[in-house]
Amino acid sequence: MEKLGVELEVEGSGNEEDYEAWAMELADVGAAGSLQGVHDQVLPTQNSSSRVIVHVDLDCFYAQVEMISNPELKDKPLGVQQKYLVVTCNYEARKLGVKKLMNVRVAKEKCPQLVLVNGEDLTRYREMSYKVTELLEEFSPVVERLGFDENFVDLTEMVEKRLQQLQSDELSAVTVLGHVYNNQCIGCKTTKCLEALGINSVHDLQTFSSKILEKELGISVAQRILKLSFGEDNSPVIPSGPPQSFSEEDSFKKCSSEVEAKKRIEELLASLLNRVCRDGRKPHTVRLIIRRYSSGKHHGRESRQCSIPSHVIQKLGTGNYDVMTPMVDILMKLFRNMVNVKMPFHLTLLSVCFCNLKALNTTKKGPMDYYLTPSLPTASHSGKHSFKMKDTHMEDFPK
DNA sequence: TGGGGTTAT
DNA sequence: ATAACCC
Repeated sequence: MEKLGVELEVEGSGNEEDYEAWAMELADVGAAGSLQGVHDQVLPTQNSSSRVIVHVDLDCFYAQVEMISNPELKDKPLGVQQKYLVVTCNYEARKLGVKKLMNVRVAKEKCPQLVLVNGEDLTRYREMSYKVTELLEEFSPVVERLGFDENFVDLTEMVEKRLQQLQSDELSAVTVLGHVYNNQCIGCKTTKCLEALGINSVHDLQTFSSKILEKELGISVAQRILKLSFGEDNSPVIPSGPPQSFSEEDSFKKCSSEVEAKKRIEELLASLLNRVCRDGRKPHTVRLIIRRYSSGKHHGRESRQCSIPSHVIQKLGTGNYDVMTPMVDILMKLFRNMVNVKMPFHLTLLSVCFCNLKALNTTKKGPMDYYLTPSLPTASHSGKHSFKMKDTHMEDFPK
């Protein structure tokens, strides 16, 4: 059946261990026989194939994290600034007319008392985001992340187990409240496509020739959105697990020299190496991404990637040994591969990405690996007991 | 329009 | 390597 969503409004209380307060709210959801959503639509409980999926959407997430960090901000209109944008803001600010992704100048005009904090460094948001996900994983390991502030939790098993424990007279008293997950927005490009075809409503879509729709959008997207238009979404909740890539980016008005590019790349790289070190896994691929000026396109990004030499990979976890120099070297080669530095250039963004993460310095995948490779912990259940991979084994594998 | 992420082609 | 999608 459909994805069933419950929107949880989660607020920080301003106290020390604030995500514990969130946990209490989440715990209520998990423990209750009924799921209390913000909308009151009764859903069928008889359907044996129905699933119970909770959608947890943290409101103005960055602003909440900032208010928790500094409670003095709590009763003020607060905006989180990245470059010259207010990327999100708290409710006080919204009341006064500030909107998400509003230009800072416009926001200040609307709301001169607006307090701004810089949110370009995502570290604390990322950390809090994973704390929330780890909490949810205590209810069910099947948690899918979407961005930093949304999680889908498949509670089907848990709910079935609880229903089985109930006596039949109690069972008849159980009702499940929630609302049907109903977000249709499709995506920008697809929307444009549909408009061009004269499709402006769900009804238009459902009565449109499916053959032509498949030709225009591709069979995959066409069939998907048609099903969605009937409220049918059988897509599974896919556990996200640890991230598949780490990246850091920086945008700016102008970067036009190789020396400046190198400096910026070094900064991005330094913080990335920290993150990679703390994760414990080893990236086997690096990518450099640029955006050129004038190519006014939103997706005018170009990238070059290469695999990381194995001797550099070894050094990655160990923290100190100079991995910067060889990595900068590699990245600058990628840079010159994309940008002709003998010609004038004008960049507005640089980004470095580590991906193709592997748990250890796995060789091919031989039968011996079973004996040589320490077994990985299965998903840790509690943040308190979470197990961080160490790379102490690296020394056991010379070269 | 930021600073991230994912999957599909 | 890029495009499209999500937040």
